[in-house]
Amino acid sequence: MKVLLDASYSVVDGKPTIDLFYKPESDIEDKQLVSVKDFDPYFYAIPSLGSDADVLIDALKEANFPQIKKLEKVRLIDMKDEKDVVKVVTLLPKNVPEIRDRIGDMRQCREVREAAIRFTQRYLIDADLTPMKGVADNKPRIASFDIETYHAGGTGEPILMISYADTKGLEKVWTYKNTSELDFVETLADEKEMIQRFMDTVKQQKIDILLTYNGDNFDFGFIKDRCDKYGIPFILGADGSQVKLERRGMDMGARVTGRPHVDLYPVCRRVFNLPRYTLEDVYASIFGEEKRDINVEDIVPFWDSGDPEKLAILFDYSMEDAKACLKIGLEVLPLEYELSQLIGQPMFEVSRMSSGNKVEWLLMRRAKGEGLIVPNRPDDREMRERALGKYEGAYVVEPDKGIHENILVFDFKSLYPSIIIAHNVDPATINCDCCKAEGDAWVSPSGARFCKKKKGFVPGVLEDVIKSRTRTKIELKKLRELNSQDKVGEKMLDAKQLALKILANSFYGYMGYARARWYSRECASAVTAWGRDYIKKTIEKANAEGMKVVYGDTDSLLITLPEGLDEKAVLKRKNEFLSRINKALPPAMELEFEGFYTRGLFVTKKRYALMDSNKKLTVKGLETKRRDWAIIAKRTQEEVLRTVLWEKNPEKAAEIVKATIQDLRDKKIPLKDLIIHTQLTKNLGQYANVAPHVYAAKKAQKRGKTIHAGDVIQYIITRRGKSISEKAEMLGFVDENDYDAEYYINNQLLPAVMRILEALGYKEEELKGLGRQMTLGGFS
DNA sequence: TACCAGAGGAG
DNA sequence: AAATCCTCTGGTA
Repeated sequence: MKVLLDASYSVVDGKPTIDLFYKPESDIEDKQLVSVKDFDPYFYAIPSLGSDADVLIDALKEANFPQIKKLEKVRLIDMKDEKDVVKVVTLLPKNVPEIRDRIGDMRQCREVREAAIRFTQRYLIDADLTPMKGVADNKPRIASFDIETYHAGGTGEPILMISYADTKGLEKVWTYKNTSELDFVETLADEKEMIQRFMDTVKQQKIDILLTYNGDNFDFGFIKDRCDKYGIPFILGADGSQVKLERRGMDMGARVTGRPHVDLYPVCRRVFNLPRYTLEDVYASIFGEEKRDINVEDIVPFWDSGDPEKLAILFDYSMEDAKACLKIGLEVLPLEYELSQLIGQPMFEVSRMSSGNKVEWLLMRRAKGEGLIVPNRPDDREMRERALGKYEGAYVVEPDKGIHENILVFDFKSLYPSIIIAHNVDPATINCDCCKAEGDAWVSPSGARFCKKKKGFVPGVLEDVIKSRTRTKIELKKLRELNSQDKVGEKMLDAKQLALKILANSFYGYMGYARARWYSRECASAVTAWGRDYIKKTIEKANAEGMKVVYGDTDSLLITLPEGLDEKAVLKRKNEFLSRINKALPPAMELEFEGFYTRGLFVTKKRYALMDSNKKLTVKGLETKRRDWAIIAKRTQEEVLRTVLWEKNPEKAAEIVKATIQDLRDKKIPLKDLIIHTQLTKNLGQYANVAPHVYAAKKAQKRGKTIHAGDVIQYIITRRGKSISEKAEMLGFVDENDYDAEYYINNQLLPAVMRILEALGYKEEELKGLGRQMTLGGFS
């Protein structure tokens, strides 16, 4: 089956034309272009209350807009009401923004709808076309590239080399100065020829998907500037078109027509949870091996030296970058393929889409199928008003602090999605006219009423997503049980169920999101109200059965049973509890058994650790899990947790801490274990308080380092300065051993480990006093 | 010492 | 540019 990779439109002979780019089944053929000329742009005009569709049509005819091709009366459903609206068909896509406001302002028109949907995206919905469908059996030809540039602080500096790797096995570094003998390096006459070679190769290799790492904000723009300098077009499009650099909010997006460009940097930021997102960090976290890296400051001197060995290092590094980018792409693309299919939009858009927009595009596509008219996005005033409307969220149980043994963990399976489905929570069916009598509607603890007679649109779509995920998981399980060699098939199914899970979990947040078309604070607040209700009632039942709820958060319950039960009795109690709870729940909802833990330590809400019988440690919220704490504190805290939870040996834990304190004082700890990662969430000038990471970044900026909002600052606390902020220095400006041992002892190590030891009844002085007093023989 | 801004995690 | 709940640090008055 051929795969729809991308869509675009152009105006040919004054007529809008949709171009569809397909990858054919054969790998040796280039893309197929299908042009569609019979689709016209349109939007809807809703008649005023005192008016109707016919009157509005007459008024529109009277107004005689030259842009209008056709006016049609169509019957559609607008939230609760079915009504006649006017479909305004225009000659060209640009006509829509030209006339929508003027029509919306007409006396006979209440408002216009669906007038801010891009023409190509509109077409994919209306034609019911699904990008990336069939990709499991017809793999795209993927290429990645990366550039190295001459950066000595000047402007208009050149590209030194372009590295390239594709799934056909071609690996190249193109340059124009080479004394090395590396076989993958090809030397061109000059920079312009090098760029030309790159563009030609993408075309010759018939590449379907282009990958970069931060290409949106760096590589594409840089190459474009160099092309402009040489007066050559930057052509990469499958239709021979130039790369389009688009503004997307704060950032840029580099669009390549027909060969979707996926920038893996924003994708990885969404998919992985890491302290930093450099190519090297992401590579190491996925593949568990270090990728060769180079000091960026070496690039210019190495290049200028002309030394064969130094140039070879640059080429090697550059080649590794392109290869790593391709390898990461092969890992994360399956999820993007599936999201693209599910949402029904091209990969260029989907790979850059927020979760809110993902849900919205799915809803918009389904709305078309069900004859619904899409609500508008709120204007700024409306949006701000919505954002002010706060509502109550989840319930968190105050933990019974300290150590507990034999902990059973239960949680509600997809709590919020299941509530939305079970109680038909929908912005259109809320407070419906058909369920006014008592007992006719689902009534949430927040007081909102939801229709029992007609399934709502939003819960309907969500139910389909959940059902699809259930089917996918069954398929995946079957495939795995067959012990098949179809690892690609497994990967695609796993990506599919994950894509469906991501989407399902976004529905609740979407309804409470101020920019949402299907916004409903009442719905979002009804969902959390039911959530609190279900968890609290479950806690009551557990207590009534003689079990003790040690902790719980939103949808989970951590309980202990009375002491002295054998394994069989525990199992029996567990199953009885589950079936009793589930019998009382609506069919869409389910309480599940998550697992059994031999021991657990509870510090505060959202901060605890569990240990299972396989010695597997699960930590939540504690410093170990946070990127804004130094490794030395995190690692020691984890060691303490293991020692306390597994070996039940607090004295040994204390010894570990004391040894680490000594190592810090003796300057035996390497700098890399002392780095603190903190993100700059705004520009340096916008901070009210100068926190350590801000101060460190400011100093680094003064010394010539480029700093942006969004950067993750890596810093060390040194001995130079008075306040902690003054002592903070970015990595790269600190020598080994140039750290403030007392800071790391008192503000990093001790707080992290004392959190644990204090929960066991130890005092900080006992640790500092080298433990003579530490006589507790375990814990009780 | 009390309070605030800011960050990052849980679910 | 999905929601709220929650803890904790370092700066500031």
